[in-house]
Amino acid sequence: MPPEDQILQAASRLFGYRSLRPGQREAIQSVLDGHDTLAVMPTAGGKSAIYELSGPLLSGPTVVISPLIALQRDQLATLEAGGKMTAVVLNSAGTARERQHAMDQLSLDGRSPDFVFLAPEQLANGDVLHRLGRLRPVLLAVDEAHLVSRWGPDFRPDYLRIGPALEHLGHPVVLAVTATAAPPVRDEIVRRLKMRDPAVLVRGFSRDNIDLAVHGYFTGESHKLEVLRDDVIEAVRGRGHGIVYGATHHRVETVAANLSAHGLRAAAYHAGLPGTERTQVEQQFHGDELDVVVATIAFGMGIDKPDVRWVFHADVSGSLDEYYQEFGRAGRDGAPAEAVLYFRAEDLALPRRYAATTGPSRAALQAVAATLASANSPMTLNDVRDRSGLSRQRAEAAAMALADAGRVAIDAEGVVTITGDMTDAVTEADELVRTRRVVERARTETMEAYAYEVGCRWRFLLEYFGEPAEQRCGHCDNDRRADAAAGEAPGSRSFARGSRVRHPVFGEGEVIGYAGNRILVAFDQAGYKRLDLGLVTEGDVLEEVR
DNA sequence: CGCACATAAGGTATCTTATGTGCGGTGCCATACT
Repeated sequence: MPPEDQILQAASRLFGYRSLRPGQREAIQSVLDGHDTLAVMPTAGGKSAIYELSGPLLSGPTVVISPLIALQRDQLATLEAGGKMTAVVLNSAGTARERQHAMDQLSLDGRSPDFVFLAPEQLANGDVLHRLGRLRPVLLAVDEAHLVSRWGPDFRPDYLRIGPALEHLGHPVVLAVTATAAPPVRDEIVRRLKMRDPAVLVRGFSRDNIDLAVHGYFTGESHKLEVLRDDVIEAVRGRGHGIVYGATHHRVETVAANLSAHGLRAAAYHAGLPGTERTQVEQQFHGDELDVVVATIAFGMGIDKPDVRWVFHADVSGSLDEYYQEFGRAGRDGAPAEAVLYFRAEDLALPRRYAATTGPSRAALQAVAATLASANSPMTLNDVRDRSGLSRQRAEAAAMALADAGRVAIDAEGVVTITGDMTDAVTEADELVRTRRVVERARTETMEAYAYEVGCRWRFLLEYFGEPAEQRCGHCDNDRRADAAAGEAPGSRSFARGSRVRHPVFGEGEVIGYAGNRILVAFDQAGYKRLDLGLVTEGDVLEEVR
């Protein structure tokens, strides 16, 4: 039997899948051939199917690193629904008894679970690591693998433990899957996960049903929010429900309240809310009981509603990768959808600040280096944390940075050994951290460049992700503007940029430009206004002033 | 990084300009309490 049929048969037998998408099939084949594999698949969906099938076909247990307990639960439920596979989740969510039961499952003689789901933090537990090692997993799957690069260097340093843990697990095949990763991020995933001669499979980033636009002519913050509010109301009435992304808790609360006050079913969502409330919002959104969720980046992973019709960004994302992932939650059903960025240059301050402070501070590096140097023998990360007086997060991030600089080694059990010259270790590590900050800053500039892009936005995006693109997509604001300018009937757009116009209500002003089907005018008295081009020209509302 | 806000200074307006301070996103886990 050809291996491809073998894959399909397993898919059908184990999970009831009728068919596989090409990307899934290739990735599974790559893993079965024994290659470490990085699968970057924005559109295919069913990324989890790749490891769900690969593990059983390799005839052994699979360890899955998954960032959120909620995701682990979902994946467990999917597997158990099939009825053919056994799976265990290992996290801090349940009772001590439940956890003990899960641990016992790992050690049952001859009856290993097919899948073990855990967050990277679990790898810091020696007992867990030991039992995982005894499982002799055939596959280590890292879900949402871009987080290795995104969260590893500071927010969740345990993401950097995955690579060192491999040896302990007996070097299973490594499979990393993610929906977004620009080429530099791919390289970092490969390096951090110690992937050997990896197969990197990248599937199409293009989403033909999503229309892109940037609105960027605002007199100030409040003006931007007014325009956004009006657009949301129009979008809800005309097209359906959507998501507004905002940069801060406060922003999200304000916008949600404003939309509610205008009669929409709107809810705020961010990590500062109680868990019960967050769950409720998720359920209401999925149950079509909300028109709009106004959220920070906390709203994302695991949100898989197919008929989100639009995603509006009240603030810029930290990078184009993040922006792509966020707006990509629109139109998963393939029906027309819309992604609009409401851009003010000032909004870049926040991502820039995050970029400028990412990674451990020099003081933290100093504290950890001093702690290590003062000990006569290797010490564990826990000892480092306690003796340096730093938080677990800071102590670990600093230790990992010293390891990046090649001055210490951290093994799977968290034992830190000095391996290099410590005299300039802090300076060297700090230098690497600073380099990283420069890279992070450059990532914010990709977002900025997208906002200011005057050519085809999809082409810009696709080229950023290293994918060949058509010159024009025909479904972004810039292409539409170019089409309108080239093919317009005489008189349908009679106002050149910079020309003076008069409006019966707003008075005289200057034409700034066009965005989508709107004309943007800076009125001398009334300020910036965006007017519907159709209405303005058909009704002769605007007239040119000579 | 840069905005919003508070306070201080300058010099006599009850008000502008300068300077200082706080603040802002993601989630594991363990531990100590009701």
